[in-house]
Amino acid sequence: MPGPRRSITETEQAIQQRLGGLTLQREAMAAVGNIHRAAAAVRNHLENSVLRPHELTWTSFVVLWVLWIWGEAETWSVAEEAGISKGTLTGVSRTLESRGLVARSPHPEDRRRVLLSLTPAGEKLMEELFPAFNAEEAFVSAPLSPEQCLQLADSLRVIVGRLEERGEQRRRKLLADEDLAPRRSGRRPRP
Amino acid sequence: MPGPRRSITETEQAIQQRLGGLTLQREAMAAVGNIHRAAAAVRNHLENSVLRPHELTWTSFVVLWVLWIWGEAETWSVAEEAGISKGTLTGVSRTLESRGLVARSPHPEDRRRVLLSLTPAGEKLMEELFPAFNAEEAFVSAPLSPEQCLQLADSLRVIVGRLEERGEQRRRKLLADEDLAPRRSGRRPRP
DNA sequence: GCTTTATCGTTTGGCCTCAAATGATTACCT
DNA sequence: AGGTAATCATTTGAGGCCAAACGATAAAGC
Repeated sequence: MPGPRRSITETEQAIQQRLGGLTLQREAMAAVGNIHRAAAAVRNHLENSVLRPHELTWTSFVVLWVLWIWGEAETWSVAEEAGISKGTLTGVSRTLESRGLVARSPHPEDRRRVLLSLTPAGEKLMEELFPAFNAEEAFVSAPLSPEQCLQLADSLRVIVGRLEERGEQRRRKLLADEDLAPRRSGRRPRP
Repeated sequence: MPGPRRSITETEQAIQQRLGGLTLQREAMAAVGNIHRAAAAVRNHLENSVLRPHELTWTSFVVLWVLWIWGEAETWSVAEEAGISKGTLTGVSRTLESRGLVARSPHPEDRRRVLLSLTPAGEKLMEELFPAFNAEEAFVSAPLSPEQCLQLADSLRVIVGRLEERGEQRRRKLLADEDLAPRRSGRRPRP
């Protein structure tokens, strides 16, 4: 019979043991590792509390959120802001449109582009949903003081900013002399 | 023509404006929002730098990592530790097994259970991969001092710990009188 | 004007993702 | 011992996810 699940503290101790011999950036490892643990835990909690009754996935909610914050916007920009690819956005916005939460309209000056916006139903949903969402954000961070939350947000913003500024350059440098095989998945050239 | 992508600072300013009228937990919102922005940015960077040449997805790497840290373990525990469902792990471990990185062996006392472990090739890969992975963890968090990294890891651990301890209880309370529709996706009962 | 060249959003293919159903096995109960 | 309940990994179905291919449109070059 399996024992209780391992706590995050036990996990960190096991990492220390396993890597005892290697000289590594332990602080960075702890920070980055916990970013992902926390992101997954928080996402899971929000999906299974406030989003589930509305049958919204995380990504759908984020897209609604972006449109709520920024107002009508091009798909290009919405995908960027939501942190998903434009291909993914095509599917998600189609789903939201079919549920009457998002409207799609052609760009007045460029027929290639498409503008997305919330419908009145979408606006109404966000006005109802966001306070509940924020209440859970407050729940998960309740043990931290407001100052600690801001400190946390600051440190994370520094990391995001660094990748915004130097990430691409760094990747180019790292992969400069790599001979990358084509991706396993993805569309194939026609024969 | 679309302008440059909006920075994380601009995004936070827009949120402030949009929510000017509402009374909300801004500190919690900033913290939680940035957790996800940072997680996505870091994951994207690592997938497209150290993982891509080895044709490993993020999830595959995390599973290898868990087996490397904990050694041979039951699928049950690996899924928990990797932060994925056991159904997902079935697929991922099958892929890793087909690439000769992971071995699957029956539990000596319970034929329902399965033990996973790294093959020698898997061990070798992790010994080569992990230093490179850690170097990128150091790269993304370079602007932060070691003390700030530990502070960051601490705050995130507090959030994960809170959800480990009180998350399920909270969700039960929130959904107590909700009449949840069955999930849209998922296996259907046989007719 | 006519031809590149660039840039839209969409489509495609192969994974990942979850929760519930399912079959195999084990534990419990009488 | 024999039946029921619990628990394991797997399967299933619908959707999310990305990058590259693609068709439609627009801009630039000539």
